[in-house]
Amino acid sequence: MRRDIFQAIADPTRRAILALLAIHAMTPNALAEHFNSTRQAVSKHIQILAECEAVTQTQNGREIYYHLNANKMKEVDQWLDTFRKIWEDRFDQLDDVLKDL
Amino acid sequence: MRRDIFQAIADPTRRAILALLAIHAMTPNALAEHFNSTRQAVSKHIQILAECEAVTQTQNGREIYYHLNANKMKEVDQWLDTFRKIWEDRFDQLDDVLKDL
DNA sequence: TTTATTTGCAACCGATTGGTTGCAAATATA
DNA sequence: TATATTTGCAACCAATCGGTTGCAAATAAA
Repeated sequence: MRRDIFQAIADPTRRAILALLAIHAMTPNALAEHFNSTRQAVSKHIQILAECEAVTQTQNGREIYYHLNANKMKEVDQWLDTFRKIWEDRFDQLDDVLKDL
Repeated sequence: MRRDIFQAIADPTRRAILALLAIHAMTPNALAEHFNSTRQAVSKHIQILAECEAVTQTQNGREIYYHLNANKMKEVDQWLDTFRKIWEDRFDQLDDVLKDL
């Protein structure tokens, strides 16, 4: 079961979980309240996010707080670099057009 | 069959196709030569990329050239904004630590 | 015209996905 | 101690995924 961040963010529920954890760390129960599916379904999503290190956990008694690992998101950011170069090139081409006006 | 860019980039073969098309437009046959799977498998990936508008096509006789739509990648870039703010905050915190040294 | 090339589409297949229910373990509360 | 809460894990299920082969249509080349 090879997990990577790209597979993790493919699911909209998991992206929503990451967005919620960006605000503050939460327990699985607290997270599950934001969705229509069962706690166990949400827990599965959390597990997938944990497997690819997109979230970390700290235990406090019987409660487990899940934290966003924002650094993992940088992997996606780095992957975008290839395409960012193209945006910039396109922008340069637009400059070429504009300077002749 | 709702397709979005996040589902499209979840597969490593599709990410490789996007990287190849970032260099220059290619036909399905030319793309397929870069992979171990069949042309039809690669064609299916192309179709998924086309459905979410990550690639566009131009026909030239019986050949179809697929082009990267780099603008679509910006959607991922925009999604990252939420987390980029956190990187910056962390960076600010690091600054706070460093200024006391 | 006949033959070869390029492509898309359909059918099929095993593995994975995202969901469910049920249950056991650990911790907190009455 | 007895009960309630929080959580993870396992089993199961229908749908989707990523791959295959086979085939037909369109275009190019002999």
